[in-house]
Amino acid sequence: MRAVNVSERVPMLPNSSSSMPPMRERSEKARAVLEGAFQVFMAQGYAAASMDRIAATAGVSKSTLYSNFQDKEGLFLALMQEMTFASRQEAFALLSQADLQAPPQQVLRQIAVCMLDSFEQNQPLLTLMRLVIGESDRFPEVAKTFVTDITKPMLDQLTLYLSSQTQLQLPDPVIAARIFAGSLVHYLIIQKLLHGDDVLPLERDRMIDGLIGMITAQQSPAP
Amino acid sequence: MRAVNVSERVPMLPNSSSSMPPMRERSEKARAVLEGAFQVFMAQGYAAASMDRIAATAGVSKSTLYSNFQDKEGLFLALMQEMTFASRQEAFALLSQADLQAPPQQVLRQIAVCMLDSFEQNQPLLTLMRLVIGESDRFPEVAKTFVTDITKPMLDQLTLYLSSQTQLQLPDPVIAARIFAGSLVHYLIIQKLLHGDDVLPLERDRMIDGLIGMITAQQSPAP
DNA sequence: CGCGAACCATACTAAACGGTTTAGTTGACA
DNA sequence: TGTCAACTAAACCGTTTAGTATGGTTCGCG
Repeated sequence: MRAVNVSERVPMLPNSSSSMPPMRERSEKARAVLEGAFQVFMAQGYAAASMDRIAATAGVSKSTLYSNFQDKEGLFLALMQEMTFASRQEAFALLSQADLQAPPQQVLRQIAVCMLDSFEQNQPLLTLMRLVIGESDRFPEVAKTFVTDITKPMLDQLTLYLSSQTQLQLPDPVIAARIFAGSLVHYLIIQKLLHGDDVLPLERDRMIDGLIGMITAQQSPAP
Repeated sequence: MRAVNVSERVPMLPNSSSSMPPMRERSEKARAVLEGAFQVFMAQGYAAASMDRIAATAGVSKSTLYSNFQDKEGLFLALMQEMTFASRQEAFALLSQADLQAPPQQVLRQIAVCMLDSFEQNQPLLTLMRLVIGESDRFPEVAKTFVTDITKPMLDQLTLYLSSQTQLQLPDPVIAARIFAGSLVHYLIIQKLLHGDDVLPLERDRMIDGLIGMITAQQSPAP
């Protein structure tokens, strides 16, 4: 361990809930390694990525790489933990950005737009999803962490909000939340990950409108 | 090419629409190679799979492998084409197995059960989906083929049926089909691919019931 | 019988892989 | 000034990779 100056960079948040992941108290080099690992792993996948390329991309020697992480698998796991944790706040901020006093149609639209923006603009999140799915067989813990830290909080928030809107008369808010999030995520997978925009074009606003219309149409017989 | 006896195995369907994929007119060895490639690629992914292991699994020499396929990428593309084509009929048979005269709730339940069964029992289809998503960056054509040959036909059929059920008064059947299929596929991804059954348990019947209830509740004010 | 095609096992090449080791450099601290 | 930990580039190890080459065996067909 290098002696670390107190003035270097204080995390300022002690870990959100002081749980498992040893977050930002990594050495400067270790963070550089993770940055390089991010680029290479995301672009090439786990098996195709080489430690040499990661070291080169990180601007770091291979020795440093192995002094900060046990091996290739350890580096990959650390990166995935880091990325999943970094994306947690986006999942948690879904409702906090919406004006909850507005009518449900408006709130749901804000949430949907926020979700699609998180995935569309933030390419890392989309790439992370592809990697998590693609490697879910060899790294089941990574997949579970993703579900626990990102999918579940998102669904829980949605369920909570939908439950609170009693005038929607949703018979099963848990399922409604699944339908809402699932339809949007599936839309993203088809259009963005699988390049379906060419063969199955579908404008984002039409998807959002239709989805909200279906969820809010549970009780209203249409005037 | 080996001289092939007419009595060997006739495809019996000349290619469904005589399109691109050169189907079953492969030599016996080539089919063995594809079978081995299927096992190894599905278990290890593209980069981690080795041609030696594929040859061994297929019970075939490496020479045979390279005499039937140009290189690793060519073998992978051929396999993906073959698998996607083989899964087409499952996607096309969605409506043909349902009793279209029954009330929509019943038909939609049959379709949903049929879909989930296709993916749950038929592990290959689920594995194919993971592979297609995982390699969608390095093999975009594979992803596009998947969408064109599996996703699009499925959605088209659903849209057609939903449009025909005018009493459902769906404002946008295209979107309704997306919601229906998307919710189910997302359910499969979370529960089966990402091993979410532990952390986010959700029984399949509850999902189906809720989904059908939401789609068929467009106009009925509940008695 | 003999031709030729398809197959087999084996061994090879050149390169890349994960991981280790070596020798040498830097900079903070006592 | 001397020490020590962290770093560097580079070589190295044994293994594995994709792909090719060789030589021998089987088998249908004329």
